[in-house]
Amino acid sequence: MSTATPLVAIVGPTASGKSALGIRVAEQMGGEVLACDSTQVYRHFDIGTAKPSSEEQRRVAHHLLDLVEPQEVFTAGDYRRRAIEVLGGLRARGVLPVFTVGTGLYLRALLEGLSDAPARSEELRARLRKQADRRGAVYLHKMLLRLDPPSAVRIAATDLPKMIRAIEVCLEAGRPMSELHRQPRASLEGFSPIRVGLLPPRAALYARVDKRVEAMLAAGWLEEVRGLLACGLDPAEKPFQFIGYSELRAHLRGVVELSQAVKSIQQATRRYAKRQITWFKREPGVEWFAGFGDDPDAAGAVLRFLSAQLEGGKASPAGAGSGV
RNA sequence: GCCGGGGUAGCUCAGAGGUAGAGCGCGGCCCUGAAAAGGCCGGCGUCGGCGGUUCGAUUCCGUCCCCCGGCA
Repeated sequence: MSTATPLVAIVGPTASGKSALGIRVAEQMGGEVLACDSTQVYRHFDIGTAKPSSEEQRRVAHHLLDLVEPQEVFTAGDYRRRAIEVLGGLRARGVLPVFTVGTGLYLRALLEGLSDAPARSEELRARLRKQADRRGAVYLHKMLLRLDPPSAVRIAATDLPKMIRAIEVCLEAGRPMSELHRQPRASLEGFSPIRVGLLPPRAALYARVDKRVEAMLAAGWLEEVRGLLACGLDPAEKPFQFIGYSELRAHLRGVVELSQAVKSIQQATRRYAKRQITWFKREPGVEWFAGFGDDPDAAGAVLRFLSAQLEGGKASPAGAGSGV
């Protein structure tokens, strides 16, 4: 009812050209870029996470990059809080927020909100993991079946992380997770999202993925990994599990040939892209474009679409809901 | 040319006289605080070609083609 500020979210699989498009949109429409990517929030992990270059960041202001150190845990809830903070600042300055979204969960957490569920408990998780090791994952599934039957039905007995989270919520909250999830969530207020999606043809996307992995290596990715390890960073830290970092670490340990590591990275990236596509297909209200974000035709089409949307929003404040 | 080994899914290969399987790949899907994580589902095939034996052959026999070793 009150005037909602528009917000642009560009979704799409890795290597589809979201960053380039985000910059272009921001430049032409008076915006700034907000990364929505679970890996780019980590400092020092730059090349492998395809973080926008410093040159790109000079062209347009970027937010929500480099938020935490590699030792820190960062969650969807953290993302939501940080993003809302940034959005407040942009709104005050009349700047259009342009999200480049690789991590669908983070976008959903921001726009739709999260349940009022307890945060992680590292101690409890450690204990549950130990029990799973000792007695098998099925043991946890039986526990979940007692605590929260509906969740136990939905979560496979082989899906350890989800079982652990569900048990954690039940125990910490003293109520079944499925019950908490039924409560209404606090969606983002004061903003009306416009979602555009990039969906290049699969074969072209995969070719781009393969090429980009090689380009990252040419840009010094291996040296980046070597440097991080030389700093004394524990190889067990989470960012070392990101695609590529684990494979390159294996290569540096002498376990695999570089060429083999590259193939593994390319394949893992392809699988990741596929999962992203599946997730984004489910995202409501996305206007899809078939090309890459750095392709002039696709970018032009997106820009035309966006200006029509923004104009429409201005022209009809009473709006008729404009078919969200 | 001869002697061996082999030609089965996109790849690596298992199998058996009743019409085919595994891993990987690939595809589809799920997801409410570590999501670049984790999980679920799917065989996608002239069993090298052609003949023969048989109720029935991809499996047995013959022949041809191709690949890999060795000897020439």
